Amino acid sequence: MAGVTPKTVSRALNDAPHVSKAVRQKVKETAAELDYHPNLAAQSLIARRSYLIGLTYERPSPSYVVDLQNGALGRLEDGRYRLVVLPFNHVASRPEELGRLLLRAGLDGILLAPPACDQPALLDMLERHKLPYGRITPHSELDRGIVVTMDEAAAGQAVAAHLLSLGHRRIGIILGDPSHAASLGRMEGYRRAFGDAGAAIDERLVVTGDFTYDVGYRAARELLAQSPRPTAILAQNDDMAAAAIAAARDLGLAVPGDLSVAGFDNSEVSRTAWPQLTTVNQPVRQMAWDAADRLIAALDGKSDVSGSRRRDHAHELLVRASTAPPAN
Amino acid sequence: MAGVTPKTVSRALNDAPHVSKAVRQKVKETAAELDYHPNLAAQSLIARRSYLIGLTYERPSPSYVVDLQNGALGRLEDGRYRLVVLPFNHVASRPEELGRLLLRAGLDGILLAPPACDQPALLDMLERHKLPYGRITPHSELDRGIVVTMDEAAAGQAVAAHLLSLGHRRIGIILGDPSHAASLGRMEGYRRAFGDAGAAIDERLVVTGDFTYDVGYRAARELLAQSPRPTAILAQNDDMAAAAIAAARDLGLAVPGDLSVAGFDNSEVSRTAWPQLTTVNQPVRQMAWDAADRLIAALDGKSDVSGSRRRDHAHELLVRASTAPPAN
DNA sequence: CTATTTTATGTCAACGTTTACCGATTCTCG
DNA sequence: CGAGAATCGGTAAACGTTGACATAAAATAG
Repeated sequence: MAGVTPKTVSRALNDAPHVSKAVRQKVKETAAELDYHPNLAAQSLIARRSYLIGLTYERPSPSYVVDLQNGALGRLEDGRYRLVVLPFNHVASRPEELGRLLLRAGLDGILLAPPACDQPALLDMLERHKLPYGRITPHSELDRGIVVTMDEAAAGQAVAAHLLSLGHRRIGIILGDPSHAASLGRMEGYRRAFGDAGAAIDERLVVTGDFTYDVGYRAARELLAQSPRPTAILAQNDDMAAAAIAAARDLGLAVPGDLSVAGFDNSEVSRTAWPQLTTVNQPVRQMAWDAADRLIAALDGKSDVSGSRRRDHAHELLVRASTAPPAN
Repeated sequence: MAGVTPKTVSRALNDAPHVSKAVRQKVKETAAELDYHPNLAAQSLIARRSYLIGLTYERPSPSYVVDLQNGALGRLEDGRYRLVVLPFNHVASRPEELGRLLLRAGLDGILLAPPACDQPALLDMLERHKLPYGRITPHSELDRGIVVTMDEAAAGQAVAAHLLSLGHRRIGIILGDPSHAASLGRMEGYRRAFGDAGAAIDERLVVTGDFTYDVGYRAARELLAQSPRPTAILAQNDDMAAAAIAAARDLGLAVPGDLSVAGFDNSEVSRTAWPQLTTVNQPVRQMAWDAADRLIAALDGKSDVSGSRRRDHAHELLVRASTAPPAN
């Protein structure tokens, strides 16, 4: 920028006062021409901000991850903030390690998906270092930080009630990773639905998976090997439900004729599977958007304006082709 | 850090000389205790590095995106570099806009997935601003930047040859988004296979999709409405192949009995679909890892050591349950 | 046409680190 | 024990930007 001090350039580009129209115009033109952009490191240094938002999650299904990212990115679209992805496995066993990773990453704020959002040790650490965080569908300590939730129990109750209302009573349940709070909440909802229907959960028909297809397949095989065989399977996510369908098919069972299967999440698999899965829509995208929105509001000092810190999003039961009344 | 100059702290933590063992030890202990980390903005400012790597792609299937990310993240695991995700739609129509976005993001380097990796205008811009880039499976200008490829044509040839060898001749083809170079390369492979088999591609049986399930479904319906009906469908990715299966089913056609379907990518859908899809494995994770590896080597000034700039990864034909000889 | 305000431009310092350099202390060896 | 080398600690400057403040120029008022 010839003949102009950096200060003036700064003022011109930032639409600060005390710059003549002519100079501002010229500076902007020249900047555009040279594709000049102020050095972010220098801006960060002085503003004490990195304009980086982190997103942490733990090897869940691709569609969940992408929804999460796209939701957050949708809010960041103006380009002022950037999204850094920080997947991390086995948080439960080493929360401080994730904490150090996050602190070292130089973020302005962090979005925590399950199960990281439910690690008190991690939250302690973030608070100690004054790193703002948003929690997406946490299960415990709902008064800490920015919280965006869906009522997992209500959703679980809805899908279980659907199977019960069709007449199923011998219902196998494939749990997700027990360290994910969602797993507990959904199970809680199942229990309520059974209670409401005057039915009881047979603990022998409850097996633990980890939200993955492969483990879900083995769990389904285990359930279907029992006698009397369950007439329906409630899987805690769609990947495991798809696996249950595959297991049924490999045993020569028709879905939903011989076995009804319900999933959870309304992920892509639930639509590409055959028959299409009855599932529950979890508005992941919207929740991630909302969490990012409120995190940024907090970073910009507008948190008080936006009101309460917690926000609930509604679930939606999607009855599709994988569930029907039991055969007998 | 009481009683010690910042300089000494810096030296101690960076294992630089001129610090006594005692002081270094003490500094390190105190730093660990306070979870102190050097300010990244300040380090970036002086080092003229942000330690941020960008990853750009365009709304492809979730599993592709996640493989891409995980591949790159696998290489970044030491935590020195961080990954910023920058999805961008319709690059073809506005490459300079993406260029500006990338330049403004303050990255040290950028990984480009299709179709961004094939935009000469974008590459020009990045080179003009000396922003190093790695290209994952580009189709054109293979001598620019760091290039990681799979021979799409060879892979396309393999899957087409498979159908031809089963005896299919009326083969419908569902193309992907024509702006993705992969689409062209795969088609080229199909042509070669047809040529080798002494067969001809019937252009009326070639329809254009965009790699998405929904458009794939409509394309499949269009193909299956023709008479004589094709006995097989080659879809350029698994999502569209899954859609083709659904379309066949909705018309009462058995797969693979009445219609064989082959996909591309070995994505999650290809395994959760039923019947499981015959497809081609594209080692996305490894390619992303490799691209990140070589990009970082270049950033660290070690690019000459690693040798050639281009690298090919092998495809793998996965014959599963969705293909069989034609009925008649 | 001067006094006063408004507007435009420039200077200095600061953000937190690292590099380059310098002085002081301790060590080594003749 | 003294000369040189190695080690340790510190100071000044720089990275590129912006905020606080000062000064110069232009516009306005009296």
